[in-house]
Amino acid sequence: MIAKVIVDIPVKETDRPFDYKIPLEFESFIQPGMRVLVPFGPMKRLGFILSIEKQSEIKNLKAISQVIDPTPVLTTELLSLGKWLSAETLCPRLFAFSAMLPAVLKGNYKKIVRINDKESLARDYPTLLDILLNKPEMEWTELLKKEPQQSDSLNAAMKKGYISIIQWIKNDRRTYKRIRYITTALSKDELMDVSSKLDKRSLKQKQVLEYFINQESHLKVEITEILKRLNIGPSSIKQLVKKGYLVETTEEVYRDPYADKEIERTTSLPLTTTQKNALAPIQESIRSQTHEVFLCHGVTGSGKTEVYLQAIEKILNMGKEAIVLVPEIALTPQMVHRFKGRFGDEVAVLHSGLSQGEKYDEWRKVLEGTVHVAVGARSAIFAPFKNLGLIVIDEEHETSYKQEEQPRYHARDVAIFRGKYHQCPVVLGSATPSLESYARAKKGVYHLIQLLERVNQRSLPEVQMVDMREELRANNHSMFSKQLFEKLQDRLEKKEQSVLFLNRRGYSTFVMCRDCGYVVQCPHCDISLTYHRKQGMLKCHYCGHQEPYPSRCPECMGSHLRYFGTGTQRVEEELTKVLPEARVIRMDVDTTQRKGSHEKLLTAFGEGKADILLGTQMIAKGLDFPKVTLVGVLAADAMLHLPDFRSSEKTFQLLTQVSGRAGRDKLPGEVIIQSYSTEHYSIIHASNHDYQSFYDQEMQMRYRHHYPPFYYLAMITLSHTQVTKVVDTAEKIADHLKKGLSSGAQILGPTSSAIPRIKDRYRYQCMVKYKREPNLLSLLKRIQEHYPTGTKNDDLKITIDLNPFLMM
DNA sequence: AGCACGCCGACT
DNA sequence: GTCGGCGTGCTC
Repeated sequence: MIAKVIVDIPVKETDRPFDYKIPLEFESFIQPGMRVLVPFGPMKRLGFILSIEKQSEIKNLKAISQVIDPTPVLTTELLSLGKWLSAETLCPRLFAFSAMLPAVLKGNYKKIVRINDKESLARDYPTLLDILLNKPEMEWTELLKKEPQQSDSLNAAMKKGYISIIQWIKNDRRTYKRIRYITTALSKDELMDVSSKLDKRSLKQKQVLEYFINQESHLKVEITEILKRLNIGPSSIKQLVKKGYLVETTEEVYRDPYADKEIERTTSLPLTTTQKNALAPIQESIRSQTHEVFLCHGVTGSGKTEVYLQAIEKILNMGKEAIVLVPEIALTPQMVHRFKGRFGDEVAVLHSGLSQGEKYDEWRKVLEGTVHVAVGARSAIFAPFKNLGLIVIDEEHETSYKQEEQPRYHARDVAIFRGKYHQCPVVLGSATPSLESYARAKKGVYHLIQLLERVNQRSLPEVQMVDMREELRANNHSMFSKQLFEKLQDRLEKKEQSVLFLNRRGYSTFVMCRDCGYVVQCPHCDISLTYHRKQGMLKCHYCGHQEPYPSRCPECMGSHLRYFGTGTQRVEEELTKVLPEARVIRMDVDTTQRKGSHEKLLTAFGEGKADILLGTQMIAKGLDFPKVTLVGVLAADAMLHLPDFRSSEKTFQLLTQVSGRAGRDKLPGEVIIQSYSTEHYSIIHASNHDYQSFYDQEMQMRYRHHYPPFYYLAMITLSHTQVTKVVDTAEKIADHLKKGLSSGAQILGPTSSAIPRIKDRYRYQCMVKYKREPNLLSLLKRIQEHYPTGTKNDDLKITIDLNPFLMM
């Protein structure tokens, strides 16, 4: 028997199956989708079994050395999904597989020193031996770094053969949480007998026996429980176990990140007529087991989630499974509670806040079939269910569903692949659907479902626009307009809460010299440095470079340096100046770095411990605070002028979403949008809650400029340390494209990227706009093969992104 | 990725 | 004349 194996080396040269003999002892249980250890050249590597065959074309096959998994970690479906994904996104198949699995299952390769001849080593290089014995699994390069004075001895010992370097694969980093229990086979009388025979000094042991005598029955007890109860160390129990009076057992458990949270169970809410009408076609698709994509356009507060929940309920009753995707930032405790509350232990939650072990356990619950619903961010789309009945993608327009590294996939495309495979519906939900999806729905490719009224007839908040140019003319130079300031004051008096939203992108705090206009740039990237007040440092957000805030301008040596832009920190400062009595919670990358701090801040705000919540993107989504009656957007047009054809769409989506945060409960909400471009259609339509008009106008723009959804895009980005090399290659590639594609395709560029240099590498890009190019994938693949790209710093790098979301 | 093979420069 | 640089090429 032969196995076709993809070997764990993520370069295109090895991105093909290799054949291996299956040793007799593995034949009975080996299956596709299992990971194996195989010899590859001089090394041993992990690999994924694609298939098992009778024979092979290749002679002199090597044999699989080890089978790692007792059961497959990739289902047949996921194996073929991996093949499709690597073909569609032009990435090695290994990357596709890795994206589907939790991080703990990835191979961990190390080179370590093995001692061959301990005696000689002890004689000739005793200090070296000491070090090696102390740190037996130390990585070889690490060892050289930490013990540079030993490098001579190391080399000499190596030459003499006392030691050698071997490759070490921690092929299984799976960790299991185990609970240790203590129990006893003895009866109470026997225990008392034992206790009386113990040495007088064994007080602690007697205590332990006492504890068991007083137990109701011979139940097993958690060891930590006993230690805590009796306030003793583990040694006395160990003694008793050793003597055979007590028995220790261990049991493997899932780590449950939500174990210590009490979540109240909920039941289905009665649906409004609109909700019922929305649910009906989805249920029909479920019932008839046909694949269909639904676009559920529901305004904020229209009760989309309840529709999802009841569709899932139906799935569970049929014994099937469901995946629910939510954007990472919307994966708030509030959202999780809703699903846990309805389905309890049926739900696995997968998001970046979990530890590696926790993620593995949640994933394992899916694989082992102990849960039937997976709620998670983008990568949860790969949840290894075998009997999928429904996939929901909430906030469908979110750009975080597109992965920006290999494999550059969009969760929506994967969802549709899986939906077709399982013949089940895919539901895309949004208050502000992406133009691509809405256009498809209008064409009838997707089934459009509308939920255009809020439940309980609550009205959408009133939105007021403020032209900041007029504020300037009225001599108001603060970042708060008169209207916003007055309303903030008003809420403060009424003891109601406000949310202030700052879109920091495009508005970071850069440092400029007021004498000569010099802006402090990163020495490695063509981008200005961002000022971090707390540390008094300037940092580059692309390469991590940092330097102290200069006292003089590096250009003209003038001393009039000043930081510009409106970071959240600056808003906070100004807020405390103008409204000193207001209690402010600031939420941005700086204040939410630590695990759990995100949740803590939100809980504090929810409990009314602050009057104003000030934050970036992350506060725009999914928050539901009844006492918030005012939402202020400080700079609505901040990202309108980014070099991205989706900037209007993003602005519209963000404004709509932020506005939805106001007036979630009985109190009516108000929204103030400050902007320098009040006449821009995305801002006007957002303030009128008018998706349709925005869609129509934006579609005209996309049509005129040949952008999606009228055209598809493919972006090729090259980078190299030398400009000439990049430009040359980019031009050659553009030529290839022009020759290989039809006249209907447009090739733009090569031009320098929006950020022309990152980490000392120059960046050029080519964009292809096309409608139908059946040859595009194979042409791009040939280009990829033709221009060797290495991983060393001075190698050329080519990235190909189909349907890019990041235009830089 | 990691290693061998292989073809050109400064040295015992 | 050799040791060693790292440029291609292969790994079932």
